[in-house]
Amino acid sequence: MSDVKGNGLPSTAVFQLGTLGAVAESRFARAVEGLGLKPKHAGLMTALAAVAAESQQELAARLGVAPSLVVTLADQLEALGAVQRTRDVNDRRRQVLTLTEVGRALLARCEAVARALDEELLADLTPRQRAALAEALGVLTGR
Amino acid sequence: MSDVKGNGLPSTAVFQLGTLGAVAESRFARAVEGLGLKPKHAGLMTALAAVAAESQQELAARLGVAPSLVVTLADQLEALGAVQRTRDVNDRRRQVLTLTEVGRALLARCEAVARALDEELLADLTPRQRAALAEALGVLTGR
DNA sequence: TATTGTTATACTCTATAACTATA
DNA sequence: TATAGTTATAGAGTATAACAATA
Repeated sequence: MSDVKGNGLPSTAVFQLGTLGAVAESRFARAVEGLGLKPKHAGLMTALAAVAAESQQELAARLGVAPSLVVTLADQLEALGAVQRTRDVNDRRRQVLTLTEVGRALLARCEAVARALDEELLADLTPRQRAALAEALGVLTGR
Repeated sequence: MSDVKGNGLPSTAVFQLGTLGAVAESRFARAVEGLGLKPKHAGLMTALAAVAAESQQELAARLGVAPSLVVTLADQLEALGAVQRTRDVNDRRRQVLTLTEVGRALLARCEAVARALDEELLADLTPRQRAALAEALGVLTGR
């Protein structure tokens, strides 16, 4: 009979979350690459879905990435028609980023893909375990 | 009152696991960099802790990375005295990788670091939620 | 002069391909 | 000829720093 907590690094949450996170990301990446997207694009669109970004720098701060990366991601999303850049009339230095209808549709497809992957990923869990996991993850991601 | 499952991509397990995994990895990386290690080094040592690798290629397959990456990681770990390369006497092409005492000590410190991070990371969870999370993660990582 | 967005550059990580030694 | 390890090279991804436009 083994200890509940187990022993060794692999029994820690950081290690397990790191491992599972890498698996989750790579599967998600493969699933959305047909849409011309990478996980970061989905992340940016998600951040934009709630509220349009007042500026790209504000968005960069929200996402915790370098402003130059937002430029690159926004360029690619704009090419897909998923986001729209419009100059702020009050401060013409600023680009207001807005999610377009095309962007919302893409994001919806990302969500569908993610729900399908959830089924695969969580297949070995009982309904009770799934609910408990969802609850814990919800707390940890602040929802 | 909101739906239990929530809506949108951020409510999926893949998205949440991906996000949390990235946070977990970067915190762990920062915490062990003083030891001269990166997360992959810890992963390699962990793989070696149970059983010594018959060959570097076998280990690469086990970890799901390119053989050349194992060379690099093993070089760095060997420089730290954490692993030992010994030629297989039956097949002198093969390098048998073994975790040294130094390596075991390093791995133990990684585990201590990870447990401390677990406390931080899971601080907002009730004991019941923690136990449920540990159970679910255990199933998902196959332990 | 300070700030926003952009562009240029560099660095990290990792994989693929070429090479050496052994089988 | 095939395989293990190594080395060389290349690509993706992202950050830092220089630059242009606007304030």
